[in-house]
Amino acid sequence: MNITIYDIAQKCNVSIATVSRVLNGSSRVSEKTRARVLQTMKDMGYNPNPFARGLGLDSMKIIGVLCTDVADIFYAHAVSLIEDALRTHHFDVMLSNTGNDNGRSSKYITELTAKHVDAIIIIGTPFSTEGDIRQLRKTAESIPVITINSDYHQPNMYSVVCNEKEGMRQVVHALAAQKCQSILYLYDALTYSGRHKLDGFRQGLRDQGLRDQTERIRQVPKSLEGAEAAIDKVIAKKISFDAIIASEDVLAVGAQRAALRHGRYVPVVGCNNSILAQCATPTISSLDNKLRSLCTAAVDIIIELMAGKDVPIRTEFNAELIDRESFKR
Amino acid sequence: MNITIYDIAQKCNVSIATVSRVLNGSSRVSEKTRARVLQTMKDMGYNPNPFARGLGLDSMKIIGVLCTDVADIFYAHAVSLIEDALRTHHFDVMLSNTGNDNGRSSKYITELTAKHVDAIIIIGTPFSTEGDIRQLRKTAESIPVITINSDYHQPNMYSVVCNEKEGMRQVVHALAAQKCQSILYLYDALTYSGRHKLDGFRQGLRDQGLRDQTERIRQVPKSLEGAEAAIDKVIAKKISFDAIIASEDVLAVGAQRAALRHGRYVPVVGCNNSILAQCATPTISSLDNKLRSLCTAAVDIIIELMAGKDVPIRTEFNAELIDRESFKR
DNA sequence: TTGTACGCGTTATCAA
DNA sequence: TTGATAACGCGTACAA
Repeated sequence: MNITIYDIAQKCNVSIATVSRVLNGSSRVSEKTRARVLQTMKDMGYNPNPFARGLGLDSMKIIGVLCTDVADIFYAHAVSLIEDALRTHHFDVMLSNTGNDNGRSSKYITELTAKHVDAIIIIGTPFSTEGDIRQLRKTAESIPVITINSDYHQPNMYSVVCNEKEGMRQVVHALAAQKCQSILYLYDALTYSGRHKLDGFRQGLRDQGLRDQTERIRQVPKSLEGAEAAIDKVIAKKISFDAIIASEDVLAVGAQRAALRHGRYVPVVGCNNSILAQCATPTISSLDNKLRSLCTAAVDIIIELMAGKDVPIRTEFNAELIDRESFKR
Repeated sequence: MNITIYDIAQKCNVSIATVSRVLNGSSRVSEKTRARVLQTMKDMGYNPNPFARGLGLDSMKIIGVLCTDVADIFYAHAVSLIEDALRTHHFDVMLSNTGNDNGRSSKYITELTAKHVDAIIIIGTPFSTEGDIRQLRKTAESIPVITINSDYHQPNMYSVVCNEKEGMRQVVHALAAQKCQSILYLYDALTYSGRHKLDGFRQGLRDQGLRDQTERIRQVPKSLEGAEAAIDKVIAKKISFDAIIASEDVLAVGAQRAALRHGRYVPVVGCNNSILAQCATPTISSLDNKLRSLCTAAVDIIIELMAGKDVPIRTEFNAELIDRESFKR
């Protein structure tokens, strides 16, 4: 069995209360006994039992982190950043991967709350159905819920987002400045982020007085093959284009490859600024959604909430276009 | 406050003991009361408090998963696979990212054990110093430690590996069959996996009666730029080569790009079979280390261990070369 | 400054 | 088949 405060107390000829006080620093303990207790704690290799502590405080300093797929390079990066930031505040991360079984995502939330995590960070948009969102709202009643790149507008939920709509608008402007008139737009899903990017794209077209053509906006599976097939199809249909924007780097890579295969050398812009964009030849420009800022902001919100401070219900960052080879014509 | 078994007991006019029995299924309870209890549990929205349960059982059905960097596509994929597998067995994942602060990695283990996780899965080689390994051994005395792609040979530790040495040997053979005689080898670190791959490379050379030339074996930073710089240097030094092997896909991508920039079109082979290899042009062949098998095996070991079964202390899989465009000459 | 005693929600061990 | 009750380890009013 493990060492408990009883063992320490006995060894030091004090009560468990004193040991507990030393443990929590706060209350006044004489310097002499404090030193003695701390020493024997080290000697005996004591560490507090989190279950017992959690039972009383109903907190185990664990944050639930929820996303659709940690294997995805974007989410993985986010999880990594969040974990690092939380660690500095002595919080642990309980990971929950919803996968894509939409409509039943609420069960992951339920499981997480059943574990009594102190707060939940949600990356992306795993929840979309009415039932899921109802469950989410209910969860938010008991613990803070921080969302990254989505916004459910519910009480006790805090949203951290990147203004990708505006970013995408500027991408269109930048392409237009290079005389691109017929921009192909590939996207995989209309999540919060996906919708805003598409909106920004359309807004950009309008700004430039360009027509918003449905045939140049195409939904594709989130994979290299999905994007390649889409480009093949567009070319087969003789739909003209002089630039490609993709809502995900992986799509941009696939699209560029297919275009080059057909001898079409056009500017390609992806999103998320992941390493995939740099692996392609030519390297692909990408709209950076400031993941690091988003993640540290999310963690900061949790820390401040725990400290009883007032925090903004919405925090917004700017996107930034990272210019690479593929951007030139 | 939350619903407890006391509430349920009161509502049903039974004792908490009975409720607890219903909860744990095992003991004999009359069918009538069982049904009644289950019903009221549903009605009142009861779910057991994991702290209290953990306090009694000293287990909260949480597995600690430890790796150097979840942001790395390889580890991210591993974590994802492990999480999925554990979830089906109702275990949760506590994530721990050591980063690269070598020599102090033991503190992550300490923190994890302090949280009383039921077992630890270690991916890769975050531990190398004597102190770290001593700590690891100590941890293994109290809970099972499963390592993926490393082997510390300690009691109560279970090792799951891929035979990348043999795989790499066969890569050399395959290249030799294409008349490649001067193979460049790039690696980033001599972890367990890194050592074995390098050993396999050398073994392959010997098999083929080729010389093992130090100048063609180069350590580089794990990045596109690192690999590119290395190739630039090799070419500047006029070291000849007719093929490139890299211990990581990302290095392979960078190396191929640099080589192509110099007009050198040679076969390139990476490792881990990640999406990076598919993003490059031409697509890069890669030695698949069977990550899925490794991860499910690791989880299976935990499950069987918990069930008191006897499990092998070492489980080994074969690597497999995935052939892509870059393999042809 | 220190000690006593209770509560936290479950599981497990006795009795009944 | 049930019920009463003692752990489990810690935090903390309240008392001294």
